[in-house]
Amino acid sequence: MRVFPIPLLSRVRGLVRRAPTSRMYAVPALACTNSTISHSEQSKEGNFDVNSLELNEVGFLRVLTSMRDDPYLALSFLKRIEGNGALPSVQAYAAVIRIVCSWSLDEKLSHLFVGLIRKGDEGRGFSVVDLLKAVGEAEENEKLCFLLLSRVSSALVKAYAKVEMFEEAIVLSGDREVKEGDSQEVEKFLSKLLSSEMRRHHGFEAYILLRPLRDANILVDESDLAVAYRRVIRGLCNEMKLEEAESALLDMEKCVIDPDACVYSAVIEGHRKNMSFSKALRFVNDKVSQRIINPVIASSILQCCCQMGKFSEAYDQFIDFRNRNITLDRFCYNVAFDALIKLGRVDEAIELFREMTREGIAPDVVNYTTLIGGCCQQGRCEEAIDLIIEMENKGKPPDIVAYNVLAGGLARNAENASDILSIMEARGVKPTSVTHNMVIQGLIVAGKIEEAEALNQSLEEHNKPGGHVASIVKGYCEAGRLDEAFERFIRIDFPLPKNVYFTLFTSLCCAKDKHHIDKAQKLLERMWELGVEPVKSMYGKLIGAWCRVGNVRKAMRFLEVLKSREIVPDLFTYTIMIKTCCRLNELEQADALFRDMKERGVKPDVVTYTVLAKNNPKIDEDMKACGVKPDVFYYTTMINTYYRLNEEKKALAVVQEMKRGGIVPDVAMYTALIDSYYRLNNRKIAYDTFQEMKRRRFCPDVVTYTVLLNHDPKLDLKREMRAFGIKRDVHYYTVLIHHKFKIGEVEEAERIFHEMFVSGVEPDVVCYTAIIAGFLRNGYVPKFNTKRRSSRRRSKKPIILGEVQRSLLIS
DNA sequence: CTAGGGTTAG
Repeated sequence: MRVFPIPLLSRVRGLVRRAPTSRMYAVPALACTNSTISHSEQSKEGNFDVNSLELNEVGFLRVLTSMRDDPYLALSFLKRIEGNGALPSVQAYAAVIRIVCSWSLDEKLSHLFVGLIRKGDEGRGFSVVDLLKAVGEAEENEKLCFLLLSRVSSALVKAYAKVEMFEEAIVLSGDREVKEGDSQEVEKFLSKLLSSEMRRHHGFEAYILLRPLRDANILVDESDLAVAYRRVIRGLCNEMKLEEAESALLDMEKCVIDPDACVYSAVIEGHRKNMSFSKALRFVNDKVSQRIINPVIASSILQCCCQMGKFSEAYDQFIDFRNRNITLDRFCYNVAFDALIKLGRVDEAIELFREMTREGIAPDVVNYTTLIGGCCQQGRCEEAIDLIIEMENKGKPPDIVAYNVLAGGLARNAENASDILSIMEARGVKPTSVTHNMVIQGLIVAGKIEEAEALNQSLEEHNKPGGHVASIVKGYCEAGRLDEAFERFIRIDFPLPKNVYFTLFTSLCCAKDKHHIDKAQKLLERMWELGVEPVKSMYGKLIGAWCRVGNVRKAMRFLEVLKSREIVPDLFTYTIMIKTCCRLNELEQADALFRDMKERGVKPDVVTYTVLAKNNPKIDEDMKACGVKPDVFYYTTMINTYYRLNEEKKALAVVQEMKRGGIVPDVAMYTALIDSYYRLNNRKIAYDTFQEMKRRRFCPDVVTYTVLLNHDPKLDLKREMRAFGIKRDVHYYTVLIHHKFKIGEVEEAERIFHEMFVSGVEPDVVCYTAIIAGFLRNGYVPKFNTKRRSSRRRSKKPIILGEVQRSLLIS
């Protein structure tokens, strides 16, 4: 039996309500107190009072500390205080935990945590993380602290797991023994931790728990830790917290636990779903050993390629997998056929499909459907129908999707699709509105307007009115018949689904002609009339479209309309407006917009400042004052601007500032610097900079070489460009042609012009101007074969020549 | 409904 210093104990005696429950570890001094004090009596006595407990915190902790040799006593003491309904402080719990821990009473510790977890943050008045921190803080020795926290974490893991079990036990009405196994508990705990409702709260705890566990090798065995990590990583991936997932993966590797294929594929798929395809592929390159690649990972890789639009790379990759005898399943094959189809190589797609079958992989309905779509796309409708028949024969009856693809495909190829509809009915697959939509849209694309309208009419009687107008409009858009799409659309006096507006609107905004943009605006106004709230991005798109065609006045007028409707344009919209004003040298206008956006609470970001810095490097002060951080793009502009203004010193100061800020230059920055040095006649420095960028493993791009060629045409960079795989573009050719004319090599200039043509690079106004000027300079009268280009482009030609003539007159 | 920024040419 222990003796307590009486003065300290008297401070807490009022907290005790009941006699001790544990006979073995009874506390005499506490046991003899009155166990039936009511709340009012306590208050009268002044003994029980939460405030007085707070005041007595120090003493209270000293009592606990004095119990450090008797963990059971400390526990029952704590329990009694809790039993009273008081809220012991986080420090009090931490003190008890340290005592229990130092006696290695893991079970007791877990039990204590179970109680704490059930109370919840509210009931406790502090979070579990706070508690862990408090436990750790008291131990100054780092190593001991780690061990302590490891043990505590381990107990906490078990406690969480037990709480889970408890809930489950209730659900199962107790008729089944809950199996007690650590690994299951841990797994359950972690999966719960990472489940969405708890994630905000416990995601961090998962880390606090996992790290010390790993470092002290506390978890019962490797497989538990592996399971825990896999859970964490997969959970994080599901929540799209990929950076955290990757850092957990690094941790895992440090523990020398091999992540399995599931972990890798979770990360890859996470990136892919996030549309970060190149990140996904880089991850594969950096982390995933080739031998671990399974069909799941392989199909993710292939799909990433396809989603990036790199179909031929996807197919090559597939072939590579196959050559390396990596197991491929029907998902992988499906992506591969699809890639071939997108490349228009339908024959090869069909061959691959047959190969898959020979390999013993039975095609599923999806595989067939992909191929049917491919056949239809190439106008090979009979083969598509043959595939449907094959499906039936092979006992894989086509589903609604397969039929829809076929029906839509037939309609698109001006084949009779209505037969398919009746075949579907006969096979017991009822056409849905999706089927009708696909057929109607297909008919429009095929130019069968009347037929589409007739089908729509006949369906309208059964369905809601105008049900398929959306497909008609989309069909027109797809066929590039924007005016007809608009005419058909504007007749409709009831709201359509938003995506129809969006499709038409986007097509109209992307068009070259101004009258299409006018129509896009009318469409927006029509939405307002019909009470359909446009998606916010549409406003910015429209303004962007007006800016693109250089009609700032229209853009400004629309901005006024928005103002009258109390719609605040967003950051993008303002930035694009300001950029256009700057481009057209309407600097006051740009400034007015800049002030307006600030007044209306739209905070400019580094992009906005970059746009402004092109004309006004002084904006820098304002940017810094607003706390906006510069980046490489911004610095490139600044440096360029200063060099243009012949303020070399200021430009160099910016370079210094950038270095201090730890901003790493990139290719464009180096290129800008090289160009600037040449302009200032620092030829040596310019060339040295070029060498330096290569030394630092920045691969020069076509712009860099254009700059070099422009300033130093004697440099022979052909081989280097080829080695880097850099393709010449219009700018590069223009400079090259210009140079050849200049040194009188007219034939060479012509040869290069021809080369440009055959390599599919389109000359533009500047290029033509250089050529015409070159010919004139060398005493030739230029002759152009206007028949050379395809009929579709012919309409553009007079415009270009007109502009060339104009610019020649100017120069 | 990923819309906006930097470097190059006559």
